Amino acid sequence: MSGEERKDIHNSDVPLVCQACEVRHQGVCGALDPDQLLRLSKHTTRKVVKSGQELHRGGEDADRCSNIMGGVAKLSKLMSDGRQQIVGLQFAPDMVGRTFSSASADASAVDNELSVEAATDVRLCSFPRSVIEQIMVDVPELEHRLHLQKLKELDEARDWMLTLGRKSAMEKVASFLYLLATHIDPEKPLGDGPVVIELPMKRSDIADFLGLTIETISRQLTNLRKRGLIEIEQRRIVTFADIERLKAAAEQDLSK
Amino acid sequence: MSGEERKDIHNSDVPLVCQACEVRHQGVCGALDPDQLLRLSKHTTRKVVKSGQELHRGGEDADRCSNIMGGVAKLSKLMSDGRQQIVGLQFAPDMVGRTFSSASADASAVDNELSVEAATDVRLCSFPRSVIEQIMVDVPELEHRLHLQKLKELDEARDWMLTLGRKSAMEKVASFLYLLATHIDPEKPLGDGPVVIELPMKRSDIADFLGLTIETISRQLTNLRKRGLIEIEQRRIVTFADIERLKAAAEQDLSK
DNA sequence: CGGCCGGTTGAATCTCTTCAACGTCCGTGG
DNA sequence: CCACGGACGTTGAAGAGATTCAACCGGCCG
Repeated sequence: MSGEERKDIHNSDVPLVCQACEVRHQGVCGALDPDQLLRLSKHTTRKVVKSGQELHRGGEDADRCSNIMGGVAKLSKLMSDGRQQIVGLQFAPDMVGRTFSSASADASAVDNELSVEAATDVRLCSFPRSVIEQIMVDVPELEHRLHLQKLKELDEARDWMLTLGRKSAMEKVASFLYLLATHIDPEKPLGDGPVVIELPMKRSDIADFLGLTIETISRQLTNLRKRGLIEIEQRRIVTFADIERLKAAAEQDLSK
Repeated sequence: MSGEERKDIHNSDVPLVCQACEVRHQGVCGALDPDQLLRLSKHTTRKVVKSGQELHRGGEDADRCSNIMGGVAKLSKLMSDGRQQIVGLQFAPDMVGRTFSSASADASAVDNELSVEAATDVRLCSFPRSVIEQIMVDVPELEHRLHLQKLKELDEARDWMLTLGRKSAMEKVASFLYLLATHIDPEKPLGDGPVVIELPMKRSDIADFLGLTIETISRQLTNLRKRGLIEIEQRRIVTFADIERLKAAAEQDLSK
């Protein structure tokens, strides 16, 4: 078989945009060989979505998917009376966008549409859904990668259900901080030294993520601060001396 | 190509257990041709798990997956101090079991293991995980089906996060009843006549699903009863005169 | 400068939980 | 046959935790 050989020959044909891509081997693109990367990259645009903007604005920009190359995106559900719940955060190198138009065609109880918004400024590599779906038909490994990503999201969603349903306000806030510490910078292996993170969203977003109010978020942050678990600078920069103590606070209410 | 022809020849070779299977064309098995069904069915055992039992008991029975042929299974997460959250219900023809050992090998913040338990008596078609994973390598369509099912579960999980995070106790209970009405009997198209369902679980399970206490469940059920939205017989049989009113109660607090 | 946005803090209120008592169903054993 | 015990469910009263409402602070931009 000359498959191996062919790949080598074409290696130099990796599209320039992809060669420069930091997350190329981590995201779903890791499943693609140079030919397929080229095929995808022909329909690819890079862009930066400013914090607060929707990732895929309605109209011509619907039916697109994107790989996140940097920043944080939030997925949220909105009720008719304005109540909101953030149901997930996405970090690099996740892919966002509805492949296989999941749920939309589905006539079940799933009725609240999901909106995807930039929590921080987000760098994207965006392409039409139809292209990625077509490549998936030819490259099962691509669907497999996407499948694995969705399994991870499902596990995370279920973990968060435990937080939403069964944890106290303080545990929720600690869980949120712990989540960020373990996801924002996927590179760092989280040594036991102090950890510094920048909160990627404002209090109202945190409240919508935790199923609480902004006042409760504020109070619990000062609560954690007074207990010496965290330090806060400029309202957005949070430092943990000991991440294990934070993890403990996320799992049992210290006030008891 | 004689592929079409060959399929026809082998049609009569559909394994007997599969021929008798009510959900054969709906579940993941719908992706398999007779040869593949045979390959899978060689490792297949049918069984009934009594209500309250774990679906895949530890030890020799780990590393198995099952198609649900009837009944309701509950997925739940347990905290070290005993607090519990049910993170999903599975109905026929869903498949349960961890394909690709999702999350377990993953060193991220996902740390609470998922347990799968029969809520009612559950009829299963069970097989080793390794077999289904091997067939998936050969039949991308099988992985595609599983992928779609997981996308549906993800949507349902996120919908439920909205319920857990942002709804009042009464809305939660109404949401639960509405969920059952739309899932327990997947056949019936839900005409606008009265709907009768049997609650597949006891109050403490409902509480763990909704992130409430059993007392609150009880109170809200009587609350809904006194408002004329539901009737309750024998503590388990619930009748809705008008399912649309129930849906409305699930989305806005009537007490306001 | 003035207004607005994001954030913090306090006091009152409300929803849900906790604790406790009681009711019902059902299988077991005297 | 009926008394007993245990699992499950309901109801009431008291209490805790989060929300609501309101005041206030600081930074930023027109």
